Amino acid sequence: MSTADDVRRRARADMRQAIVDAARARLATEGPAQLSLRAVARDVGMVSSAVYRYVASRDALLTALIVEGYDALGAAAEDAEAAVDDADLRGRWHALCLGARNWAHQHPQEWALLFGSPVPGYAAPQDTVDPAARIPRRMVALLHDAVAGGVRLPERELPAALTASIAPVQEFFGEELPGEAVVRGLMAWTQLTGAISHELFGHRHGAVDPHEVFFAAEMDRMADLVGLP
Amino acid sequence: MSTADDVRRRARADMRQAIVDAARARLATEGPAQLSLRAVARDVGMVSSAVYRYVASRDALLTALIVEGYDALGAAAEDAEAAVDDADLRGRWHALCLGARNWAHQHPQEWALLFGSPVPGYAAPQDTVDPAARIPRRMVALLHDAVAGGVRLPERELPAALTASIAPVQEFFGEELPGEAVVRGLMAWTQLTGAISHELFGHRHGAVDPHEVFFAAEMDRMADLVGLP
DNA sequence: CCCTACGCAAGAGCAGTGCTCTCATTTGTG
DNA sequence: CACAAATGAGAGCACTGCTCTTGCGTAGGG
Repeated sequence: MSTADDVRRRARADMRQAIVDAARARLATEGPAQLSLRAVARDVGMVSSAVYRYVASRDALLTALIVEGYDALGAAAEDAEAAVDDADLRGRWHALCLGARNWAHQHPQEWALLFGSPVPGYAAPQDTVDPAARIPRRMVALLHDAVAGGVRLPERELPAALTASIAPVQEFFGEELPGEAVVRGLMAWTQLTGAISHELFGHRHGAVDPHEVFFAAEMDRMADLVGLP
Repeated sequence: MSTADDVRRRARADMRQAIVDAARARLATEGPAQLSLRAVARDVGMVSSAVYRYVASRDALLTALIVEGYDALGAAAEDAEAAVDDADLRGRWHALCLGARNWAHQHPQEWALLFGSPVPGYAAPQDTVDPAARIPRRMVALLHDAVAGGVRLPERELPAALTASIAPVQEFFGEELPGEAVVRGLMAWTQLTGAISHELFGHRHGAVDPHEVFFAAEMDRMADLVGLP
């Protein structure tokens, strides 16, 4: 009610944010599994039991990092795409993908937190689905722009079961895209995260080198697949 | 030297295997991060310090599970493929991919161990690279059979940098496949693992349902991409 | 046949973890 | 000023990975 209440609430939020920030800082050097609540407590000059006033549990802390991580990743990719001429669809596509990859390489542990093995109790709260969809949403917007520009996206008669299976994502984005384009768009999103994870998690060690040129080629072929000119 | 030495060595190996088996059994219900060496020690009726006679560390135990996991996954996929008529290239492709997916759904925690965030040390020992390549190797064999059957795999002039970047994998498999086919094959392997991880880690929750029909469609398009008839 | 040496398992112990509880202190308001 | 809520500290529990020391049983050599 009073402004003092606001001040209090603000201070609380600031303290909580300081804790989350300290946790993210630690995440730069150690993996999610190593992240210790007691250590971040020491970093912010508190005793472990005190941070429980601001964060319900270690998992809650990780969840907060996940939400912020998705947001940071999405913002980085969007910024990269925004730097390209709107009419250059393929250029935007590459910028978006490379923006995501660059962010991932700069924040490998955060990427692992987002796309690695889910944390034990991970019951993907609703808070995460929207920030997690930022890049896919940009992909959809790109396809939308392509259609508006006269590009014919790939079409194909789909089995009813397949059409039904992608109904949720069709509804989520509320775009009028051909089913085949949706299928390929989802594949592109999968390829993007899969490629970055393979790079970061070492699955391409001894197979591809240097990684970046292959990644670009990969995303170029996905651009072909989704029908970008 | 003596047979007694052999007996001893055998007993040692058996004991070690019992420990690894117990660990894998635990992995069926709890995630890799939760796997506690003390708990598996209790499972095999030992005290924690005793298992250190057989396993150097918790990480070593996880590494053993990783190697066996890659092997089990590869065997499952290969068995599925072997059940299909040799001449049915696309059928073999689908069987291989679905075999991998089925194994993953039956052993989600082991999949997370293989393709989720790498364990802290991330020092992928040489022991893992060969079993890890089982499925990719089958994919290469499939493409080889296609060529032998008169199929023309996709070809394309590649930039020198791209050709150079895939040189390691070209050499590893020692097959005479066109560069473009290698690029697309690597993409297919990435798509396969990415799709399964997205399913298991919940990244397709609320986007695709049911998952299986979409997965099949996805792998079908990858078969198109690599040039299977 | 005894005695030694070795492999093995057990126990105690260290440093660390997540989390809960109680207690004191601070802080802002009636 | 007094009261009450919010806050931080400390102790403590059960657990972890890992090390070190101790006792035990068996196999091999003298």
